[in-house]
Amino acid sequence: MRPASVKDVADRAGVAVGTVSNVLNYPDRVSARTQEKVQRAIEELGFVRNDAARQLRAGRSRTIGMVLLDAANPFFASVARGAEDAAAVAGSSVMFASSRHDARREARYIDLFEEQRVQGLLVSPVGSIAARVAELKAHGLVVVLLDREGDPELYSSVSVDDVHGGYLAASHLVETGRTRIAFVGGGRHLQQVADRLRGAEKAVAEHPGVSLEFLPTEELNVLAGREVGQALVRRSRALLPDGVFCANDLLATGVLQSVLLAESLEVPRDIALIGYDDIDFASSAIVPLSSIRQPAEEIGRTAIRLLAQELEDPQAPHEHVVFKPELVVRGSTGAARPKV
Amino acid sequence: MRPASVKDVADRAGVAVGTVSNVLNYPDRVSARTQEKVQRAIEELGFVRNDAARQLRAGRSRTIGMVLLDAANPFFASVARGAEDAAAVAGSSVMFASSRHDARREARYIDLFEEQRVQGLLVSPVGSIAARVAELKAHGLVVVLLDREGDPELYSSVSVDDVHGGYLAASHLVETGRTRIAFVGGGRHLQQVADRLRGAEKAVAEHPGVSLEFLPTEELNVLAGREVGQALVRRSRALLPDGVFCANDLLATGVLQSVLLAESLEVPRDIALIGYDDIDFASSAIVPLSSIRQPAEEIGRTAIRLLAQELEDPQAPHEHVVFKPELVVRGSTGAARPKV
DNA sequence: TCTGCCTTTTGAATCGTTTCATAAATACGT
DNA sequence: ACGTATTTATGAAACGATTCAAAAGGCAGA
Repeated sequence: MRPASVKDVADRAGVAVGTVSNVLNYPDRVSARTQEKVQRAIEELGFVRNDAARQLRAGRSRTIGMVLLDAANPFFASVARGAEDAAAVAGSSVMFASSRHDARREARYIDLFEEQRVQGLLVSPVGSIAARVAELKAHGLVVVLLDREGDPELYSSVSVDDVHGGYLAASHLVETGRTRIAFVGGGRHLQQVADRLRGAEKAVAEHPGVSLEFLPTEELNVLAGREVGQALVRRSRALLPDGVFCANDLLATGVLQSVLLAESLEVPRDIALIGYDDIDFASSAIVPLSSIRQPAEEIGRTAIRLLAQELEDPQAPHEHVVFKPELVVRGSTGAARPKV
Repeated sequence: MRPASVKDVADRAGVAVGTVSNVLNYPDRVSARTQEKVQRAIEELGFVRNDAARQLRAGRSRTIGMVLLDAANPFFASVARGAEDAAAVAGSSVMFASSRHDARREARYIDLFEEQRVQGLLVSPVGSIAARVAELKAHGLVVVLLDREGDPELYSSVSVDDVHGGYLAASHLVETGRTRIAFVGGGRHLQQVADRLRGAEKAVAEHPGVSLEFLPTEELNVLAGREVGQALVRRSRALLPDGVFCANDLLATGVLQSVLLAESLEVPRDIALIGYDDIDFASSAIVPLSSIRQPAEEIGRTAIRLLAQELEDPQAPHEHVVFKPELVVRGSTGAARPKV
């Protein structure tokens, strides 16, 4: 028993299919009496519009696709929420997918979204955006880059100044007296990681006598942080960094867990620790985590705004919004009392 | 300039549309030479299949819809990940939406998914499922309930024994010497909350002299927990509970933040605290959080399995998987050393 | 009653893909 | 070389909603 179609509704109500469609889309073109007949038929048959058919006819879907780097990271969850809210106001809905920092997964989802003929796409790209995203442009899809600036001629973008954020974090460590800094993050090929590291390098370069070490990780989650932490605590005291800057709060959380398990070490006494993103849990970590705050929800909202703008007027020049990150100092870098 | 269609590809390659379709779907029915011609045309035109048209023809989409209670809760993020992985193995993809405990939002997304003619739907329902979800069944949609048992004749379901979980949590508080227990959770109309509370009531009933107080919250997030915590610390010592059981770890995190800010109170000395879900951050809270662990990813995987089963054989009886939750003891209820 | 104008209704055509019965081309055995 | 299998290729029909030109219906004024 296949679902009811407009044809079925029309037959039941004793009207033409066009009339049913009008009831659905332009009620004021239809007399009250007819509307009522049609509505009754719809309810009796449990009719539900077939979105595929609508889309086929319309040429485009009414949804917006969003490819996130990691849905399990509360930072991205916040970005997504901001986008969803903004889109809801504008009457579109957003569908999400998580690439988990995997270029192949990203490509799969982008393909999927393109096949669905989404209105537009918000992407925080994994690696080099050149290949796939450029192709999207060629196909006429509107793309807004999240957390990354691409070719300013091609895409609008919403990003945060990661170099500055890295600079803030490392400067803070140095200013609180740390001289052997370690940067923990997953691979230089990740733009965010590379930028934050670059900022840290800049800060360190301004202070002679301060060293910076790069500790790459496979992933950017709590577990990876825990592993780095375990490696750290096994080091001799002479080789131990006294300040650790993690590319995000998940890593920092993991590092913190490991370091605290080593009974001889204390945070921030022996190691100062700072993360990135300022997720909700940072303030309630065993030792409240200093971090770099980014306006997550606003990033999402802004991305939707730029997308809408570009859909409205495809000729308009691309806009590039860059937010400034902000240092949040808590106990893990030596503040006297936990600041919630 | 509209996107290229199979017709365009066929013209360019000098073959019939049916042949292009065969190249795409049944390559072994097409000679190597023809395949090559068609492939070249596809690349030259940048042809991308129109999913709406495919779906219209097929009658059903190839995706599975999933409506979560709260995408910002790491527990649900894990469930989603489990489902996504399992679906990927089976060759389908999953689209997510977050109802945020709002019945209207839930209804909107369910409608959206039904219009998209998804293969099936995984729903962790907000309130009474009777109305909307029953309608879906009437329309022939396969629905698997997450984290909730509905009418066993109508739906398969994957759930966790929340009553038992609540019982475990409250029993643990009582066994570690607490006598004035408070339960923090958002509204009895939320099934999960109600069940966990019921379990707690059962545990308390077994121990004369132990009291249980219900502290409802508006939401189930960190902020709501913080507010409850602030209200608690303003109480006179006599009215202060000595054991607090929160309906999830987000609430517990918030309560913890507030209590620790009140300099006179300590966890677990003055107040023991236990949460629910055992999210990644529980172990790295200021005071590591005791919690009730649920097999999140496995819940997601199992839901997909049940859905696939039911799609395969719609006549088969509905299956109901109930996982047992597990107590995880850490510092917030008095363990000697933080257990990570 | 007829005319002109406005509102309401009609139904064929369209979107892009897949399917399938049929036709064409090719291979094989004698 | 001929008929029979087998492999390839064809293109009209179908999916379900929307659109739009045209028809029908309603109403006021002459």
